[in-house]
Amino acid sequence: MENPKILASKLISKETKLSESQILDLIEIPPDPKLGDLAFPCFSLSKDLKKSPQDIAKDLASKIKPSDIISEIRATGPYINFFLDNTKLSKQILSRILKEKNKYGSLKPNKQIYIIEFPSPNTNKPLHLGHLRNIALASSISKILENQGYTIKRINLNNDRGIHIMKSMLAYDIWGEGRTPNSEKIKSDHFVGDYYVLFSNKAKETPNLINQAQDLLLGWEQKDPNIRALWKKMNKWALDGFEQTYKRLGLKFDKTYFESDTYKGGKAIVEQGLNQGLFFKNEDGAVLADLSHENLGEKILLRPDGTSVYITQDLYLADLKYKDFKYNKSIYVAGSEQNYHFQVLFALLKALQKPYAEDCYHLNFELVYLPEGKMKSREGTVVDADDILDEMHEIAKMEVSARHDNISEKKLDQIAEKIGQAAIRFFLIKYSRNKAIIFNPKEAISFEGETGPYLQYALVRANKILAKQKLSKPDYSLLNSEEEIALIKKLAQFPEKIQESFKQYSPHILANYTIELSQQFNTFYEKCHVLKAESKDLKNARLSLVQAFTQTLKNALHLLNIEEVELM
RNA sequence: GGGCCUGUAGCCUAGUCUGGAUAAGGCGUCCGCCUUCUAAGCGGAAGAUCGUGGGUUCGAAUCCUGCCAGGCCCA
Repeated sequence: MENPKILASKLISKETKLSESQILDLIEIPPDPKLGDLAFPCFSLSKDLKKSPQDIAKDLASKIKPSDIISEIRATGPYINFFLDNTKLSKQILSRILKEKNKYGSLKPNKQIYIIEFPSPNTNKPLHLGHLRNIALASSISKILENQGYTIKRINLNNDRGIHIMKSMLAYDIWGEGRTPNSEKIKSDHFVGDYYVLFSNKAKETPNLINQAQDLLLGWEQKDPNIRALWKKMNKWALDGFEQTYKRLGLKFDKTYFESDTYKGGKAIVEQGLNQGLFFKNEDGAVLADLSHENLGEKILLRPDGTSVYITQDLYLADLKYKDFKYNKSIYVAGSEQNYHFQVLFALLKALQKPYAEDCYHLNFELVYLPEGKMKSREGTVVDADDILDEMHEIAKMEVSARHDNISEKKLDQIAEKIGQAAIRFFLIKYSRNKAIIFNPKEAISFEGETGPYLQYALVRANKILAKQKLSKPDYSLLNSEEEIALIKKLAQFPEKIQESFKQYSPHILANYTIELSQQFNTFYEKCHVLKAESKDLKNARLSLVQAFTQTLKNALHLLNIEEVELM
């Protein structure tokens, strides 16, 4: 059976001068399903034929004969509207979903390797809500890419050196008095972060502390054993803490890089570029790249004293990643504030004629703000990732236990964690990437309406219907109510919605679709009783529809990194 | 000074890439629905000069352009 849109294009093409592909681009979905399933607007033919679009629509609609899955063709004003044969459509879509199961919506493996780098934290403070947006986006994009056939390698870069690290080290050195995360019973990355905040507070009264931190950095670079030992100890605390959070989020990396290993690496690449005449040296001895042809001006790569700047190490790391993975594409997940940085980086890679230069992509997103403004770790005005996860967990736990008794504490915690994470993840994914999120803890996160738990709840209800029911061969022609047909048509959109999300690297398209799908199911659920359907055959047909819905919703939730729960 | 992003009902957003029929969803408000598969749900109502002026087009939330407001980056 043919794709209805292609079939409609063929039929129109026979009666007009337009090619099938031209028509395919013009065909749209009417705003109201009562108007039809597909529509062809006749405005563009109007000039050529010197007739009004209304007359053209009338004329064409009488000439074109319905066939196959297209059951009726009708002119409505300037549009030719196509109606589909619901029985054929239901059969086509539902049997496909039930056959393909968890493959429904996916494409076959294509042998391309994509690497995706995130969330690349600094090791002087715990992960915050901004990192969670980064992780939620990157995790979902990774799943979507895998769904589309790509092999994904997840990598992480720890920014574990630099002045910010020295600040928390210095504060601990002065005021730590041998305390440890264990002795204070604090999660180890939070313990480190507390000293970073302490440093900032003390430095307001004692500006000289900044100089001391600078000295510490010099000592670190000269590999002073005492400084290195402290650095190792505190970095381990930070990294151990991150690891716990990653584990909670089900996050595993194929490879982890450390800035302290790579930060000196770019110098040779720059010098080689200089020798090849790709870069130039100015009067004071600094090495620069001329990127004015890319509208990026001139960029310093090595200072007059020969020390490298921040972007130099990224050149080295790009090379290293290519050696490690021989990727087809390298995706950097980072905030839009770094747009310029990545533009420069990619332009430099191009100037260096790197084979992978065109395959680098900055997957950007706007930051998460608080109602008061930007989150600032050093001032303690942040929403810690662990804290918000705990908070969501507790709220979810209260909600579940209010509805169900006789659940073990263990089960309760398992379910609450899945619901809490669904809420926060969905919240961070549902907006388009270039929209800043103002996070108002009192209002922003809810378990009702367009939320993760709404999706989980729809699945719980559907699963309950299917429990202990046997499916036999359904008669799809019985599914002819408005609600049933609407749900089937929604199910049919799933593959193209994934592809759209993939094309734009934007899970929010899929997130919004999944809400619409669940809304349509809930409408069906209210109007069409399954287990008490008027006849055995109707019940059976509806069971197949519910089965197809749960399959599709599960597939969607997988791509959004939302876990299924057995009860809510 | 230059560049990028954002502006859609009281609030949060989708739709903008690829122009098309009465601008869609959620929160909140109001009215209804639990002796029927879980009410974290469903139905209905009210609520929009699509920031603003101009232009292109048969047709603009969508394309071009001037301006205004907010955010970010570079110098």
